[in-house]
Amino acid sequence: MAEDREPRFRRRKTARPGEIIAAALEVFAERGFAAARLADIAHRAGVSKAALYLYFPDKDALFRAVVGEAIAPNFVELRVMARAYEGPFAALAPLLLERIARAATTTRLPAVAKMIIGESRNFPQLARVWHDQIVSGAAALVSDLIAEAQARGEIKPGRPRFHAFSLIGPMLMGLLWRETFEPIGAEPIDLAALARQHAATVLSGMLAETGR
Amino acid sequence: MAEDREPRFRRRKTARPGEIIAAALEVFAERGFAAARLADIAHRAGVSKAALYLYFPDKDALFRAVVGEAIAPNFVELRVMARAYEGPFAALAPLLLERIARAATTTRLPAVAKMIIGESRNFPQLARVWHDQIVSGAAALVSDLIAEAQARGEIKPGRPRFHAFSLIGPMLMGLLWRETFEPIGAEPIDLAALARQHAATVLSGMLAETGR
Amino acid sequence: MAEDREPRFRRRKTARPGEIIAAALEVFAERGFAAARLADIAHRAGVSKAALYLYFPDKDALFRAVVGEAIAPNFVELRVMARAYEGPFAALAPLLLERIARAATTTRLPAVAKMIIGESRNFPQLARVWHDQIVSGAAALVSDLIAEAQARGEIKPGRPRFHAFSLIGPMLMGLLWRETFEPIGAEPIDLAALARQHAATVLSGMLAETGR
Amino acid sequence: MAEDREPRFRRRKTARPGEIIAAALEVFAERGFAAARLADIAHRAGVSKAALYLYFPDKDALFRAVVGEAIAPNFVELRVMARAYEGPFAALAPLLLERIARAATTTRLPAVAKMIIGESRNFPQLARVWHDQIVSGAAALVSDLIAEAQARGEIKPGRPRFHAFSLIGPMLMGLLWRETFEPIGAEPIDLAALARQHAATVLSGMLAETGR
DNA sequence: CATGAATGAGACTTCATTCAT
DNA sequence: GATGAATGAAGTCTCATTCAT
Repeated sequence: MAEDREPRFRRRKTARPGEIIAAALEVFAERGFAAARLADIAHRAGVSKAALYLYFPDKDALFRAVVGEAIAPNFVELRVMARAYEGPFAALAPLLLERIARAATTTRLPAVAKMIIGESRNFPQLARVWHDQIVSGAAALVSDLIAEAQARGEIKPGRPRFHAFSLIGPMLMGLLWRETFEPIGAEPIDLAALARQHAATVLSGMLAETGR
Repeated sequence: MAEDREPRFRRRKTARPGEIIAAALEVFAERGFAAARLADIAHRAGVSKAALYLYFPDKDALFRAVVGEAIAPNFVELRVMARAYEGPFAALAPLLLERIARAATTTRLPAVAKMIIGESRNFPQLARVWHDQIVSGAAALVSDLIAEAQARGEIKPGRPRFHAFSLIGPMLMGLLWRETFEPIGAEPIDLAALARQHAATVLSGMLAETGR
Repeated sequence: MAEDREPRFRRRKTARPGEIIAAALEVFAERGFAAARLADIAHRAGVSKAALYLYFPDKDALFRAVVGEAIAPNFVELRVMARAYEGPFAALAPLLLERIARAATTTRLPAVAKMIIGESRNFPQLARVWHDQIVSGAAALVSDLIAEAQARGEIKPGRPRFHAFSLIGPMLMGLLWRETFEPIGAEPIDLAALARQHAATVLSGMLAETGR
Repeated sequence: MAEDREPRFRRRKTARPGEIIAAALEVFAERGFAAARLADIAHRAGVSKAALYLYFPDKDALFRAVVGEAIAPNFVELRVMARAYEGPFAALAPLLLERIARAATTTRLPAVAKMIIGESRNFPQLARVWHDQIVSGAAALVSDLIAEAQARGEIKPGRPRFHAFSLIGPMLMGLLWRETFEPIGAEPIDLAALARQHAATVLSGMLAETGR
């Protein structure tokens, strides 16, 4: 998605928008939209402030580009993986959660999630894009997987959407915890371990077998 | 919160800080810290910009006051409720989740959660206060309840902290969903229903009895 | 000049304007007119800001009152002393300089001089009052004393006004030095000693007798 | 200082700081630090308020720059001149005083002196710089010249520092008089004439030969 | 293509001054 | 007479955005 600058002059200018987006992602993630300064972004990208305007008409557009470029790929990948899977839900769920845990560590997913949550009110159109293209897609994907598992008799009845929340919510919480409290010195969360334990819990329940 | 009509011209100073905090909560929740304008807060509180400075030394202090005043009470209440409870964890858990669902509807808890998540990087000291006084307290409370239930043999082994994430995470996700996507027209989430279904799921698991 | 409040209610209110002027003198002397805050003055005088307006219509008037009240008396006294003197100029001059040195130590004369110098451009009418009522009076007094001494043959020819500068200038310089540089730790000036040495110098000259 | 016409629109950045400092000197000299408005300075320099911040981080820094740039050169020149001089003190003194008189007419020295005096309390670090780099240097220079003359037997005993006050004080007084009272219509002082008469007076004394 | 320089608009904050009590 | 409370006006400073080069 960075292959959109025509290379008429053969420099490495092609990389510029990507570098700017990467820099902007960092700054927006650190400060939020309003508090982020274009000067910082330009400095971090190694270009002048004015150069930003060669690629993006204004700050809003840059923010939109950041959110779009930085995240969508993750979900595309997720979808492909999930759809390619053949096998019982009980085996897929741990894989899904572990994938989220890995994405949280290797990508800026947590930072972007924070940005979406924090700035959605100031960027309704952005929240809409996100909802329509990413979140509702992901939610629908998981819900569908669950509904299909229900149809196969693997999973108890219940609204698939809520089941999706039961499955994903703890990972989201872990990832926001990491983003919010670890920078101030709070004890870190081992997201991979959380993924493993939660997968077991959400599939089989917390209650001990005793009373059953 | 605003159930008083102005006597004539000036009001009694006692109510002012509360009115200002209420107005500030709304504006900060809508725009985030940096994008919030003191002029808006003042206007919404029915006072001049300068009047804000009679009660709070600067914008930071006002933000801190908002977070502190608006939320802590909820958690105090929660703790009292949980500690007073006598009975099996399987009965307490639904009560807890339902309480969170209710708080999410009747208070500004979701808005404040969003603010904390969005502004923590710019207000490390605020994040610290939140962590130390509210979040880690709440997390410890739930973890302790779970650990005690494990000691009684009611709950399976596993790290109590992760079990707490399994329990609470979906509610947090639902509450952020409401705050983030409902304003743009996404389908609403029935948090009370989510609380009920998730309580059942997290206690007994999603897997159908079949395969056991 | 402080006897202008009618004492209809017999409290010690009569002292108020004087207390305010004293407080204002300190604050104006420390900060200059523009940087002085009425809040500080009120606080130092032990009254509310609003109370200031019971005695002075605005900040300008208070400043004028400070300058008028605080200084004029010194000069009146000086004039009386000088005019009462009978004897040669060579004996009067040391007395005059020593009197200035003492006033610089026991009164806020240096501070007020600094204020006049610093704020005259912003208060032309004040500079005018000062010039007309105080400075030109004092200058004329000294000039006259010198002219009379010249008429008696005690002092060399030369413009009396310039002789007055030769006589007074070093004391002014010493007093401004004290006000300006001693607060930052510069070596202090012994004004009394300066007065003695300068009196001798200005009367008999710096040159050694050798070449005469 | 402004001998360049704008080429078309933007100017060459090199000249800007100097133009701004010149404008700031005027405004600070007229109003004092606190009462000076950045808007006035910007307007007088022919730039926007924001442009000021391209060259100086804040108002304080601009003030410091003004004081530093506007004055130090004068003293450097003075020192060179005095040190280069070979000859009796009785011949040097009139040259020194005349030089001060000329500087008072051709430079903004009096205005800056007024600023230093008026704002030293609010800018202790500025007063310190001034004292350490300019004033104490100049005072030491004159004191040293005097001490050397004393060693050669040209000048009477007495503390050189006080002799320096006797020498310089009247010129300072004249220069402050000009700055303070001439704007309001007081009779002007002829500083060159003052320099001449005072040189004679301070060297040979005011007393007529009669009584000796 | 790229940028240094510049700015208009607007934000936070301060403070002299007023007013109902 | 006195004040706590309030505010309008203004000032400093910031920053997204533009433009000539």
